[in-house]
Amino acid sequence: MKKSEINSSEIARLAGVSRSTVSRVINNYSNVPAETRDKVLKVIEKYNYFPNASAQVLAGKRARTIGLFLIDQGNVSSDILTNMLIVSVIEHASVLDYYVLTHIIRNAKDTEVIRNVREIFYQRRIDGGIFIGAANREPFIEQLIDEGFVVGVVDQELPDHPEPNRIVSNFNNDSGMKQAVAYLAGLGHSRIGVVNGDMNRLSGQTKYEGFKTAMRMCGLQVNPKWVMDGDFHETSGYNAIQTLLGIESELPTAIVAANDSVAFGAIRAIKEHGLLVPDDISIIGFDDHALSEKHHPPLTTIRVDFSAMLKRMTTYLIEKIEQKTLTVKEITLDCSLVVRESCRRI
Amino acid sequence: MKKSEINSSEIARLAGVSRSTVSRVINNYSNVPAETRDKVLKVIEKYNYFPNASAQVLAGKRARTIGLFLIDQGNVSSDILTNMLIVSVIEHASVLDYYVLTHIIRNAKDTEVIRNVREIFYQRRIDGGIFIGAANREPFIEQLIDEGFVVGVVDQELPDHPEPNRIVSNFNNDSGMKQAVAYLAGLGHSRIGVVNGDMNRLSGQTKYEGFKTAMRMCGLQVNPKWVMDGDFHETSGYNAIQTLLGIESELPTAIVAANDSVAFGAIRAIKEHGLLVPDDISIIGFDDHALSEKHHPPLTTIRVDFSAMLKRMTTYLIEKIEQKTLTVKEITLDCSLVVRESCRRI
DNA sequence: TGAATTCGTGAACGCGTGTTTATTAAGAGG
DNA sequence: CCTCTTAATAAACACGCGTTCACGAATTCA
Repeated sequence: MKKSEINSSEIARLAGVSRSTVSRVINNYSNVPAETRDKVLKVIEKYNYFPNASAQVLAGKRARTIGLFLIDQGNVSSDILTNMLIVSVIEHASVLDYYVLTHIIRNAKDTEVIRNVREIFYQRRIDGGIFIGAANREPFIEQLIDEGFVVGVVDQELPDHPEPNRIVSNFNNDSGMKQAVAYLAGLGHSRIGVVNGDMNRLSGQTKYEGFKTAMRMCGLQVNPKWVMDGDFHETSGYNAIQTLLGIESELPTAIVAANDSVAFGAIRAIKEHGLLVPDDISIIGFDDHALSEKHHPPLTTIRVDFSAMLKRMTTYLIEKIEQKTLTVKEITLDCSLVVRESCRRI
Repeated sequence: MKKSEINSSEIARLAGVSRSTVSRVINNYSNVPAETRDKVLKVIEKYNYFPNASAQVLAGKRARTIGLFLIDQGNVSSDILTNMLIVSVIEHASVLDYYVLTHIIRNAKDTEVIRNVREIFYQRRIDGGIFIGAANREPFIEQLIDEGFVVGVVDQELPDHPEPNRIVSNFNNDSGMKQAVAYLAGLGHSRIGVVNGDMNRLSGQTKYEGFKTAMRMCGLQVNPKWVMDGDFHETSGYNAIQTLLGIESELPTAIVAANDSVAFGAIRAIKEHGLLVPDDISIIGFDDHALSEKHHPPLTTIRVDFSAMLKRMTTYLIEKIEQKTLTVKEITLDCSLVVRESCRRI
């Protein structure tokens, strides 16, 4: 029932060399002759020896572990997108022989959160961290960066004086919104509403800004009554449209949703009011959520490649940890229109 | 740019005590008077000191980390269900103050896989591991258990002489299949086909066995022509039905799919042949996949609570690691019928 | 008051490995 | 044949912390 307790001293003894030599073999030192190396490797192989990671880290080696922090706003366990991101990070870290320690940060008080996160950085000696779902310019992330940790953040803006150990990645929401509005305008829509995302998040802000710019570029007016609050969750889309349909007599012919979840909620509300999508109201989403294709009606949306983003983020982060990439990095990915069946010509 | 390098000796010096006392404070020894404890804690707080986990583990403490191993059969990154499981494990481990090191095992040669996994266990990065998606009685998992590691496995059978450090969890697929077949029989179906899952997996086997038993109990014949191979992936469901519709003149009126993904594939094939679900053929799935409710038509299925399963698995695993639960554990969860719109009365 | 016990704490050792320094053996050059 | 250099490897130290052991002080008991 006991795990094998073999260590490098034992290997050294069995191979008839000193422990230093074993260490040199393991760490590929050049000054150990092939014969000795083979002899040691044979013993290592035979006894299934693996160096103790804790001892290696303690002795100064890198932990080869990054932290993945998901800021939970009550949707982590249910949000498919978030889950995809985890796998993406793990997969690409694994390619570079790094481990991923995933952590979910719940709605805790700020001091609590930062203590928690810093504990992980300091205590577990992770080499860097990726944060997903944080509010823009989240103070505790700024603080970590100030303390010298290598950090990657999705959906944040790069500050004026960027520290060299920060990577920021975003989608070109501006372009995405332009594609969405231009598509709707092309279908003949001029009465276009919007359900916003969480305005504490950078993407919430840029999407709304992009929407307004796009409307202007298409020569359309933004009707303030059709600008609705949301928070990226399904329920907020549902509530926004419920309110709209309950109060307003003048309705938009098309609605842009800050993401697909919000669009699903909006469609649910529309259906409940006995209206049809796209017959009565057209809806366009954002993200190309895994559900969107199977959804009824299949959702027209702006596709965004989270997997590609996280791949690049993970790769750059690890390169930064290993000091290969010293320049400041900012990742921006494009979006593309995916036409399905939730918008119709008017 | 340097991270704070404070250690317990420094804390001891600053607090005017010995390092042993600092350690005793941190580990809540009872024999340190409140006054001394407060003095030390104050310094710890002031300097944001966190004990180095590597040193702690090396000195004999538990790593408080479990491994989560996902056996990838080409679908990990796309399969929503798998992703949900990750979050479930992380969340419940976190409640018990454990970290999760997630690892994806790709279709590698056996020797490669086992080396990889054993490396993680032996390097003492983790105290135990959970395996998801493995073939039944996977040899390398058996070997790990033999070597004394604490292991939890989803979708496996408990061997005759169960080692005390293994936990196995399954759904009552037998009961699930009975509910599915009985429901279809109740709607008047007697010509019922089945698309199987991966027969290397325990659930593939038990579902098919359950199907046959259920048919017998309902007094129905199993037509071998309507027993189709699958592997739990969407494509296999699509291919199975393509073949069926292409070759057979005599068709079933209802089909039981080994899981919802297979059902989606089956429905796609049926639609492509110009037939309708449930008008021409009824389909019932298994799992209650996140997509199923939004799917068109909304999928009638057997619901299974993976999140609850992984919660129990994670909790028991950690209890076993901490020697609180010494008896052999076997977890079995029930399934329930969810009626939507993919089956009709005949 | 002296002996026995308890309490508090510092010194010392061990955990397993990486790396620096010292030592020995072998080889080269004169 | 002797000295100088180089190659190979062993010995020693450091990493930060948990824990045992021992010792002195404070307390209790007789």
